[in-house]
Amino acid sequence: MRPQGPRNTRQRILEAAETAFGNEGYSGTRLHHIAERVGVQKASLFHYFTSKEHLYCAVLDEGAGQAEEIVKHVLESEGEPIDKIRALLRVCIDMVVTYPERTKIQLRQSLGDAPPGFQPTDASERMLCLVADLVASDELAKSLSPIDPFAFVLGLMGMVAFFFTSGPVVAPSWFGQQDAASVRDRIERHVNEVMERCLDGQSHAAKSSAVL
Amino acid sequence: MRPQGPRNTRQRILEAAETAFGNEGYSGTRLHHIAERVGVQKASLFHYFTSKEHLYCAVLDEGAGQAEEIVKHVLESEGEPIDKIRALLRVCIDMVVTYPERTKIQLRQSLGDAPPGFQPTDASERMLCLVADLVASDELAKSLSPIDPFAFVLGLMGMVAFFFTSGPVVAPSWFGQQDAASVRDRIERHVNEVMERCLDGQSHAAKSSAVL
DNA sequence: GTCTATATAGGGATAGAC
DNA sequence: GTCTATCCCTATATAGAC
Repeated sequence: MRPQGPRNTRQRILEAAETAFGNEGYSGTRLHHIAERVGVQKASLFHYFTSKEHLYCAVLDEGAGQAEEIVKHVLESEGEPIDKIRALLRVCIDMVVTYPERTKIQLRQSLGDAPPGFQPTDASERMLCLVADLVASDELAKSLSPIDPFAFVLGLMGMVAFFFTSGPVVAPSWFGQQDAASVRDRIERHVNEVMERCLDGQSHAAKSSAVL
Repeated sequence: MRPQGPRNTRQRILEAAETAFGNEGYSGTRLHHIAERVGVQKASLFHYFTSKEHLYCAVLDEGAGQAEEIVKHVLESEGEPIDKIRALLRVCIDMVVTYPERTKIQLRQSLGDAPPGFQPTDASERMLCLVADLVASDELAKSLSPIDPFAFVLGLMGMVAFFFTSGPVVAPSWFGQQDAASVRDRIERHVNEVMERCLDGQSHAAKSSAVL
């Protein structure tokens, strides 16, 4: 999935930066480390990017572009809405598993981790809306009953991101001594099950309101 | 809910630090800012805490202690398991809403944001296990069918944390021009509904496996 | 396009007066 | 217990040779 073959220095810097920003955060990332990993001197980075902030933004753009492409591809494909939803969950998990650091960057950013003068785009929100619109389409809306389509999408996405990035740290024993493939499989099955139960569950408003 | 009344300097430093570490991350936090917010000089912080790392750990301990207390209180109360689960979800949301920065710190930490030599405790995992054990109790296990109790708890927790901390940044328009109370209400209803549908949904293994 | 060397700033931490 | 002043290190960024 990840692009292979010989990459130019710029590309290798971008990849090293993605790893660093994801694992260390924006402030925690040292350009020195990025240069080290690429195998060049720190000063060389400034030949490709004018500043740390510029590098950060370039990493972000790269990721956002790919994500948008993939989601649109699914949305524009042939098929029933319900199948598209299932496919979207799958590609979402694919993205998170293939680019864990990228996911971490996005999570960090949503916690406020970004360069001082950084302006977040509404690209991710527009994508969320597209998916939410699909969920709200006639057929699905019936089975969803009173669940807010947008909250449904946002919540599942958050759950997926949390499982793969935070999960291993919060609950190492559960993820434990297993290979990445079977961990992914377990999580994927679980999230799928949650989604399906949400999708064709009847309203439990009676129970829910009894709780309040 | 938040302790009121006159607080000593130490306490005010801890609170300011919690805010800073949550919003800026460990590396992004400047001791200068914390001192500023408290209204003392930077050097004064070192009278109470020997280092930035020490301060960070103190903030963490404070939060972990309170959380453990609250969860244990619910677990040891009288009542049906199902009602305890509902109560736990409620207190979890309470915690996140009351101490958003504390939640952010925990999320950040699970992404790898911590002092260089920091050793995470397994306190949160032990708590998760206690709750998962409750979910796995005879009565509940039946209705849960093939859902992994631990994944169930972990996933819901992640969803709640994500909704309140990342949600407003990722999807500002959805949280939009509403007061905090109604936003909380919407999210709480949604997560409750998801939980209920998971709890009494039948297995959809047939459907799920068709997806794979 | 990559290097060495250096400028500049900012932040954590300490010393010591009050 | 709080302050002022300062040390020391590290990190971003620049200059200029090759």
